[in-house]
Amino acid sequence: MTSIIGPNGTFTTETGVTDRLLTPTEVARFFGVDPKTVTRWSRTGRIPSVRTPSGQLRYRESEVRALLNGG
Amino acid sequence: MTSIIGPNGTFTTETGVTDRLLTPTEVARFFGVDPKTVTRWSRTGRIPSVRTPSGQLRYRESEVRALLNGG
DNA sequence: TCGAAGTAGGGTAATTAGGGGC
DNA sequence: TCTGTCCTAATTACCCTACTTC
Repeated sequence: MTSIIGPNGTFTTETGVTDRLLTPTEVARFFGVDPKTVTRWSRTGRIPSVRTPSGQLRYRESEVRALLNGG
Repeated sequence: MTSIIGPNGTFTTETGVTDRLLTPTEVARFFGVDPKTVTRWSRTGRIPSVRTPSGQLRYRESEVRALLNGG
């Protein structure tokens, strides 16, 4: 998986689509669940996630949308 | 470790590998956090950084990529 | 030289991870 | 099995002002 860090810190994939990272709370609002549930989804592999150097979880907006659309 | 700062903000090592320097905002967007948080990571030693003569922080793209892939 | 944007500090409130129990 | 809630410690976001960069 190749990605490019853009001039503004954006995250660009091979397809040229600019992506951004969402917090657990933001993802929780999308699905109407508790942020803790989103965290559990990460541990069980139900949703892809990225960890900050300190260990907190972030989620790619494109993947969240894909799950919402019947991933 | 000897290195040369290029005209476009590039960073060239002895191995000839060009490494771009990223601003706190760019790194912040890449990890989905506040730029202030990236600055904090520098002080706590979670991410290697380079300081400009005036004291501002910059980060090597290769280091950021390494951290994103699990440090 | 001017204005807009970004950054470094500090201080405080909010969020998160993790475990445990329901 | 899955989820929401309670707890603590750690981490982060947002507020401000002054300085730097473009």
